Amino acid sequence: MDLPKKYKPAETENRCIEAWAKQGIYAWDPSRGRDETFVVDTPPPTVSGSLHVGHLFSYSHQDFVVRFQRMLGKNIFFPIGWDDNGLPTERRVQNLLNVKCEAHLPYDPEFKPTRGRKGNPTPISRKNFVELCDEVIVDDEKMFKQLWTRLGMSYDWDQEYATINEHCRRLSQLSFLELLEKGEIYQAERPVMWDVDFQTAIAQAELTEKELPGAYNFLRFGIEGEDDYLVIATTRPELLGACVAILVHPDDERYQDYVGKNAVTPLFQVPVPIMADPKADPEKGTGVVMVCTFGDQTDVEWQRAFRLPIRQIVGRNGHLLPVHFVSVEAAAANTGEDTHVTRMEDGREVVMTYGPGRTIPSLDPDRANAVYAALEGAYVKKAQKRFIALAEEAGDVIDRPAEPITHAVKFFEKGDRPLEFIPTRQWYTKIMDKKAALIEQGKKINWHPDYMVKRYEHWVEGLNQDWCLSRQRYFGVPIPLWYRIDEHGEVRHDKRILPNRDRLPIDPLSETPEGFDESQRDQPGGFTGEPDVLDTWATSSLTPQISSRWGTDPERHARLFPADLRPQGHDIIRTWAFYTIVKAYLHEGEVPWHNVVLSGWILDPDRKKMSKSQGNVVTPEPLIDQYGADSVRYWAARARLGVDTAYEEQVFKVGKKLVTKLFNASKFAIGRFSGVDPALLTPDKITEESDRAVIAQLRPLIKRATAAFSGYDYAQAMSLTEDFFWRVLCDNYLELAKPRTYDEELTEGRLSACATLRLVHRAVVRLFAPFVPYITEEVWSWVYSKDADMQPSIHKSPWPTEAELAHVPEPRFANAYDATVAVVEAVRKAKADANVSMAAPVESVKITARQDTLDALGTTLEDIRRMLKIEAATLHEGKPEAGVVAVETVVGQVEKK
RNA sequence: GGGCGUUUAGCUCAGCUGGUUAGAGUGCCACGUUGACAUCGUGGAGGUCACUGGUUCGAGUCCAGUAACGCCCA
Repeated sequence: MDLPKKYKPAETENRCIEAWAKQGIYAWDPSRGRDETFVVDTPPPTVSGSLHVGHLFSYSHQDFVVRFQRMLGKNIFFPIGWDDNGLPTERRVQNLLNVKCEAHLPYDPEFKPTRGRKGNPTPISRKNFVELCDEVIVDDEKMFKQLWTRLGMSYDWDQEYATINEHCRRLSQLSFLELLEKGEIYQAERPVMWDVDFQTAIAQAELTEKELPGAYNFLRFGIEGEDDYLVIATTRPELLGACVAILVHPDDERYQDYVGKNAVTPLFQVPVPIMADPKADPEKGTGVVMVCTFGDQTDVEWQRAFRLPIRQIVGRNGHLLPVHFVSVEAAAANTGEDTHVTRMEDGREVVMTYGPGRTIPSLDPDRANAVYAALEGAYVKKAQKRFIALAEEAGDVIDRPAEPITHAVKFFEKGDRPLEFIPTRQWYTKIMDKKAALIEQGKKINWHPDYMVKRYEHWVEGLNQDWCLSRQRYFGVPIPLWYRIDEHGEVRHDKRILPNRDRLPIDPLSETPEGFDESQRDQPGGFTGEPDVLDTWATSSLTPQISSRWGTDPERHARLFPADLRPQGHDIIRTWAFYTIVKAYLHEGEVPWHNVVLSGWILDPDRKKMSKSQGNVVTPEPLIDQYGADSVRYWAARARLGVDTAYEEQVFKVGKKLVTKLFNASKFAIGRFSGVDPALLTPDKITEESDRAVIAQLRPLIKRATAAFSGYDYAQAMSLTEDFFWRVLCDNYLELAKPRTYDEELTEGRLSACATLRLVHRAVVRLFAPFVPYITEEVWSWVYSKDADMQPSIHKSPWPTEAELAHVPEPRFANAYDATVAVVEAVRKAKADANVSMAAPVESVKITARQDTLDALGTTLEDIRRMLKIEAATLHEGKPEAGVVAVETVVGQVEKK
């Protein structure tokens, strides 16, 4: 057999990629039953995000498990998609093409963007913008597909999907309509977490907190009708105009006399009630807190609890809105027009007292309006500076110097500026009423590692709001409905027009509801389209159903849902895992999958998370170029599930070393037996004790690796295999068996060695196959691909079992292997101490050991002798001081160079 | 402040239900190329298993507490 001298990973990779695709070995077979099918629900990567080695890492983990299951004979359903829907794509288009979407602009069919153009972004219509998004993702997806293919991911590319494609839009809309019908989705107008740059609502899962410097400003509030004042501490003095109440702790003796009275805000002179509530922390600031609607989450809660008025002064862009201060009497007279009622999460109805007039009662409206004029239109941060300047100027407002502090400020995870709470109309999915049930669902799933279920449970327990579903964005799945417009031209949000389900997906902004004409759009008596799109998670949470084709192909859905496995990173338990569990529960009362495996993160060498913003990202392609895909996968396989791993390039080198060793050892092993007719190399020919001893070592390896892999512990499976390969096979057995394979005659000993080499090697290569699919496929193709009991591809061949070794008897002495290796090591040490080559001859070896060890050694001594070139080896009964043998070695006379 | 996780050789990490003298790789040192492999082989040095206390005949492993680091939530 003529085998290449050196291993060239790239050549093998290309050849395999082509062959695998041509033979369709990763294709799902729809004709096979559910019980023999292994269904995987992979989270589609965000294609517009930056690619880094972390991707290679966690996606490799899924592939290990899948390849193992495939070798167990399972019919694998392993789809992959691209998450292109949503903000990251919008942002990428904006940056790449320097455009911005302005929804009111008309569509320009001639518009052509230019890459990398400098200057102000070109405003374009929504339709043009979405078209650009659609174009950009095509390239991104191509790149990803190429990368996954090179990495050796065994996806079934026939199942490829993208979260913005027609099928996914249809399913997302179908899900929305079904849950709306079930009463699980509702619309409400109330304060919502709002990103002022993206100008969209966000959900709790997208929230992050940053520790930022701030300051307590101490402001004096007057007491109505008295010559007294209270000092409040606030980090957001610019919101004073929206102050609706003052709160103190009920047990705080300092302030008990004030409760029930009215305070008067400084500068604006607005009377506000002083109330008691245990949530007011006496330790914080002065123990007196002002409630502004809405500065933060507690303001939202207090507003609701005390039915306080809403005074919205922060606009959707984070700049202060125009408001008008009027006399207390005038304000009392016009409550009507500013008031409406909305339903909150807990089912209560709440009076919203703001409206077009935005009027606020003041004891001194002229002064209040003059002060506010200086703030109006400014971004909150700037308004804060101006306010403080005004307060300082006024003289009697600031009680004492500001006190710098560090506090947690809420941000949209993808945002750059702090969130605001803005009352807007949004769609919600009810989850607050299902916490207990959702925790139960989580417990029905096997989490690997199991402690990860705790993270899920804690997340669910900590939920404090329903899932805000709507986003004020462009590139997303449209919320599929319209509203009636009454004869006065008012949009009636309570009069919804739903599309027929067979029309989905629809875009209500460009399509007309049944029974209407396009000319009636936005006209009195006509209709208007819902302008919002769905949260991307509303689509991403459906990946199991997207692949199973829930709602469109019930038969297929029945055989693919729930899935067996969801692999993902532990950082997206609160998003991807959580929302997917929610949807499966809401639709079918089911769990979406039976197992979840959680990968850790890749950290940079300083143990920081790799991220683009930190500038510590390592790009994947050069690594594959340099080390080969198998080496990269080896690196991934070394990390256990759930454990974060520091990036260390050294490990790629180790992986490459393993691949090279696998190549060389395989070439050698196969070379030793390929001269013999394979029909002769049967288990019954394995007659030598050394050979049976190594097979006795292989049995527990197969057992343990299989058990580890079955429990999703691929890292353990590989480590065991690697250890056997290197230590047992290469370091010892190959050397021990080698002399016999060089017998000129086809002796029993040679036959036994050859049969053993074939049996052991054929098993070990398969044990490695899930991890290093290229080199193992290469080696497989040299001989085993033609074996009658195997398959042409190693990846479709059966996983090794102990049953394959059943026809080989156990060695006569259970300690034969250990005793043999003990002698070998001792003699090697003697050679090393004598500074001679391992191939140097040895004059004599005197082995002292207990009788049971000597019995075992008697059966392998000839192999040891030939392996180490020992002239005379003698066995003596005795008790070695340490270990199982004592060896006295006389190394032959060697001439010094 | 609460929860979860981590802490073992210079570095990166294994050590299953407690059981001889705690392992691997890497790095370091020495030696070695006439029958697979110098992108190599062989050998060596290198550890108070974070700390304190407890359970036990016996603890890296189990229990309690402490500390440092990381993540999540207030």
